[in-house]
Amino acid sequence: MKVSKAQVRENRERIVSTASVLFRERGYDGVGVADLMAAAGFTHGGFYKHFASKADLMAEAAACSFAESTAHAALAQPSEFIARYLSREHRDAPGQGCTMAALCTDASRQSPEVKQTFANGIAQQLSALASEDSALTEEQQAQARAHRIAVLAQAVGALILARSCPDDSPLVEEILAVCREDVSKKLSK
Amino acid sequence: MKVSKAQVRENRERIVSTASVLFRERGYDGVGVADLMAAAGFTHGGFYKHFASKADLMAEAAACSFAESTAHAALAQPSEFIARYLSREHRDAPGQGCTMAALCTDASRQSPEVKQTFANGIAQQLSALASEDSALTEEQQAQARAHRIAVLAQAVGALILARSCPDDSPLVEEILAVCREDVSKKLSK
DNA sequence: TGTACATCAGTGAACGCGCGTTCACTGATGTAC
DNA sequence: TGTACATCAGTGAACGCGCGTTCACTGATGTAC
Repeated sequence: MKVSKAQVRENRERIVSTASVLFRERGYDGVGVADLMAAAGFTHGGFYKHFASKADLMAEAAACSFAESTAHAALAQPSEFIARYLSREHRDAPGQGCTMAALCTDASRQSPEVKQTFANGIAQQLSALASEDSALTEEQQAQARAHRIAVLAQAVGALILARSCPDDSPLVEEILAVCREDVSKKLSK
Repeated sequence: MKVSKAQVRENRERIVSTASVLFRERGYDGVGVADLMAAAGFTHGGFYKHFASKADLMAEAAACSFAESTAHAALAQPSEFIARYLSREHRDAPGQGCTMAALCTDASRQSPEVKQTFANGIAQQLSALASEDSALTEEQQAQARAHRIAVLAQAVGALILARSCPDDSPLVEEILAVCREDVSKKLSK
């Protein structure tokens, strides 16, 4: 049953991307190695031919989904980004959405290695949100970065608060709408 | 080994308050019924004399810690509240801190019953943050509430982002400091 | 280019372990007379 | 008030189950000649 090198690489990528979705949906503790391998189309035994441990995959899956969403963020206008980020659709589909909102709390209980992946991801995300206006003084750049941090924190916080309420709670729409507007105001300044 | 009614009540309260700390520290999946009962000074078998299930206790423990922090929030000035909320100490001691920051993501993966407890807790917290200025028009009240939602989202988001970074990451202090300042500006407006 | 053999990704059974929950039992408390 | 008995919070062993991880095995791929 040996498999070609190209196939191996492809299979490994499928495991990582499957994991990145399932972890975001159900949390690190909510997805077993066997679940995950089955979802990727394999039996569980082969897992350790690709990864040293489940914790290793957590870090790699996070890095993968951070890279993905960084790419999205860099392409979009800030206002579009926020409208999509604080949408009902995003709240309802954590598996396809922001890694920070889905897994930051889980990550905070993991090893320093996993947490470092999150620090890197946050740093990446902050860079991706930066506009390319290069003619800024140092102070202006610092202000712009502070601004992005504040916006990111508010967006992440709003999303996780909205997710913690029942689907039919009026708070879901209220939190999302209020923060959409508040962040928009902030962005237009 | 039967125990007096007063003792039963006291024991039950000890289990709930122990759980509210441990859940915030390690997450719902990170604390077993046996762990929890041992931490409260009991053997695990007695658990089901007090609660129908672990999920029942999750809801009750959350309600308990929401009530506690609502009391704190109502007493403090907004500026004090934020300084404490976005402090390094709070980041480092989730077990004594905000239930939303510690458990919202965990809650979002739980049953509607648990999530309803969170919706109630968020609503409580928003009320507790309100100042008692009664001479406001309806529109002013709506604005004040929107303002509180935006502040809460940003504070929660900043805290969980800071917690997801390794203890020695410069991002920890940066995120907390930036959002402390940004929220303070918002409050003084 | 053709053949013989080593490699190693994937399989599926098995490992020990801890989980949430159940249960027969204990014995002090609370109640009925 | 005193006695006999039912109650039930707490104990600790046991339940089935799923977890992360290991391992002997398979057989197509990749390599050495």
